[in-house]
Order: sequence, then structure tokens, then C-alpha cells
Amino acid sequence: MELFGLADCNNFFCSCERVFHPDLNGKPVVVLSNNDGCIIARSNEAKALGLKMGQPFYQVKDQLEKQGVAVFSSNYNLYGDMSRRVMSLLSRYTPHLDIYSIDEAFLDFSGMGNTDQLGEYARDMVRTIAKGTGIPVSVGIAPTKTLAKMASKYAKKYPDYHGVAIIDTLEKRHKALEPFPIGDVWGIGRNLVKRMEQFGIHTAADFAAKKPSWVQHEFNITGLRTWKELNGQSCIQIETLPQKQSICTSRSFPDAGLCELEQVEQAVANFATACTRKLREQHSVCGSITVFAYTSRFRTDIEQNCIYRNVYFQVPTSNQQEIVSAACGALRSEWDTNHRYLYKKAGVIVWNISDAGSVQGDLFDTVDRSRMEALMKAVDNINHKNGHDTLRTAVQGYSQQWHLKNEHKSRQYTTNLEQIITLKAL
DNA sequence: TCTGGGGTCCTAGGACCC
DNA sequence: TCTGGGGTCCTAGGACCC
Repeated sequence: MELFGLADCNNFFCSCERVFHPDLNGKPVVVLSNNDGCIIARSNEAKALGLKMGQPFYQVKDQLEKQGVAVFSSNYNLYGDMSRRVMSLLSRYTPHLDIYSIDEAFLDFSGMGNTDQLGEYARDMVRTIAKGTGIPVSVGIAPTKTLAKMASKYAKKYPDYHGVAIIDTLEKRHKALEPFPIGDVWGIGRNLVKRMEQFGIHTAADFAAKKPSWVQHEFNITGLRTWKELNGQSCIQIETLPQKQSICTSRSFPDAGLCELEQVEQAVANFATACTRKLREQHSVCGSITVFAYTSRFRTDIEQNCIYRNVYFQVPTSNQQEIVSAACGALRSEWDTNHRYLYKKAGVIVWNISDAGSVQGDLFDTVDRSRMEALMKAVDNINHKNGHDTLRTAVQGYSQQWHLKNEHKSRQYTTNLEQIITLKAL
């Protein structure tokens, strides 16, 4: 029988910070988004205080201080490294690990014994990860991915389960679906909840009891897929995506934003550079890019504008100079010199990604691709040893104006030798 | 004044072809 | 006044996820 496990790290970013601040165990902790903008992770204690996901920091800053909440800027080097450690331990427990996000992975448990044995196996996994990394993990086990996600939420909710919940029998499935809010089901978002409620659907059980033909008619094949999965029929397989289909690098600018072309261009050059590095890391090339920049949608007092421009390459590429100059050219061609807009966010997306080894050449291509590739390889080697952007294109510049604000950042405990934790000498 | 970032999938509609 | 039909491909936009 097909059987899926879903391992989910509890309040992952907060848990990462706590590993290096054990004094914060049992205390409220929050982690902020870039620029210290919103709350993006909360410990259970912070959730209990009523703090919401996505809440703007400035609105609750005073309250947090009064209530003694520990506040951290996001530290993605730390979270990425902790994630790799957790995933590496998880991979010991399954032949196929499907990493779904920074803090979640599906495990293929098919044919690995009965569910009693698997339950014990998974509890051992949870203990191993807690011991090896300090990160608490919840595991759900079920015959479909959607039910496994549901099970993991039960595992998180009831401490008696010791981090593992299993939905295997028909009876357990009914029991699990009955009280489960429809909006908490994987694949049912805000908009669908609204429509579901008009039909009197409030729980997963309400939805699962509908006729499949009706579900397909009202909610398309995505809705039908979720319906099947809730009824124990697996539609979403374990996969190990070899390549991303799009890569995006974007940032909000601190404070009010930027209005000078040169500043936005510098930022765009750096976003494009990051995209090309990510492309080369997965050994792929892109066929087109998009450059975008827009003003803050929250500001009603200023004029809004949105720049959005695609560029297509005749020959797919991952070359830094080529993509940076295309991105900057696109930005310049869309820039309105008659208006001073205040741009709050910008980014670069690369699309039409294919394998670097299978590039279709162009008859009229005038560029010596092998020389360009050799140059990129040399640049990557130098930057790998000395840090990103040690070697950079001139347009990337050194201005700090568009750089992130983070006033509460923890140290690079696990990735920078100069910032590792120090123990007091006795 | 201050409001994140990075992805996937599906669909509707237009362009184009025969 | 009458003005094809069917297929494919591409793109933009909207839904979802973490």
C-alpha cells in the first residue's frame, strides 16, 4: 500500500533561534521578515498572546516589548543550514525524500511495514532529530499526502502522540475529518473557504461527503484532487524535482523606497546576478527574464506605478553579464523620466529554464559561448571562496541604500567561524 | 513613516495554423 | 443580410503553498 509521511518542523524559524538561546524555551519568540517588516514565525507562547502571522511589526512593537517577547530579524543563513541538517537526518529514514519547503518534507513509507511498526519508526526519527539538531518535528502518516498533512497537524496538537499521528483505517479517517476546519486542509485557501461556506461546507468531512461530479463542476480538477485525497485516493505523488521552473530574486526597499533610476538599477543588477548564480548552481540556463518594480500598495498618498518587462534570449543563457545587461536595459526602457515614482519593491525572475548541457545554438549567434562559460566558472570559483559578489559587475555598485534593515539579527552560529557560539570558561 | 520572499499549478483567452 | 471550425501554443493572471 502507498503510504506517505510528512515531517514538519514546529515553528521552524523560532525553533532555530532557540537552539542557540535555550533560555528562551517556554518564552514567547517571534521572527520578522526582511526589513523587520512583518511577523513571519511565532512560538506557541507568541501565538497564545494573539500575535498574528504577517502582522506588521511597527503596529505591535510596543506591545512586544511590554510582554517581554524575544524579537529576531530573519537569519536565512542559519535557517538554511539548520534545514539541511534536519533533511539529511530525515533522508536516513526513507528511500525517497521529497523536500517540500525549508521546514517540511514528504517521506515515502510505502512497503515499509505495518502502521504500528511505522509509528515506532517515526517516533524514533523525531527523537533523533531533536537530539541531533535541537529542532522539534511533527510527523503525520497516511495513504495520501493531503491526509498526511492533516495527521501532522494532529501530531502537533496533542502532546500525547509524541510527535507522530497516523490516519490509516477508515474509522480513523472519519474521526480525523469530522472536526477539521475546511480552511486548514492543504490546497484550500482563503478564497475557496468563502465559496465552500456558501455551500454549507465547514469541515473536511462536509467536503469529503459531496459527490465527485459536483466537486469537479464547482471547484475544477484541483478541487477534485483534494476531494479524492481526503477520501483516501492518492493523486499527488512523491517527487524529487530536479530543476526549478522559475527562479525569483526580489526585495522590498527599506523606509519609503527609492526614486532614482541609478539606485533601482543597482538593485536590479544585484537581483539579476543572484538569479544567474542560482541558475548555475542547478546547472541550468534560462530562455527569458522578467524585471519588475512597483510602488507601495499601502500608500494612498503617493502616485502608484508598476514596471513589468519581459526579455527573451535567442540562445538560453546563465551568463551574468548577458542577463544583468538585459535586466538593466529592460528597466531603463520602461523608466518614466517625467515622473518621480517612489519604488518600494523590485525584482528579477528567470523563466524557461532548461538543462545547461542541452542548449540549442543559434545559427546567427555571434557570441563565443565557451569563452563566456569559462569566464563564469572562474568568477564562480573566486566568489565561492571569498563570498558572493567579491567579483562583481560595475553596475552592481556598493551602495547600501537598497539594502535590508535588520536590527535584531542573531549570529551566523553554524556557517561563520567567527560567529560560532562561545562558552564561558570555568 | 514603517506592511516578506520564493515557488507551483491551472485556466481563460488571444494568436496562429490548416 | 449572409461571415467555419477545430486544434495547438503561448501568456497573463489568479489560485494555492510555505
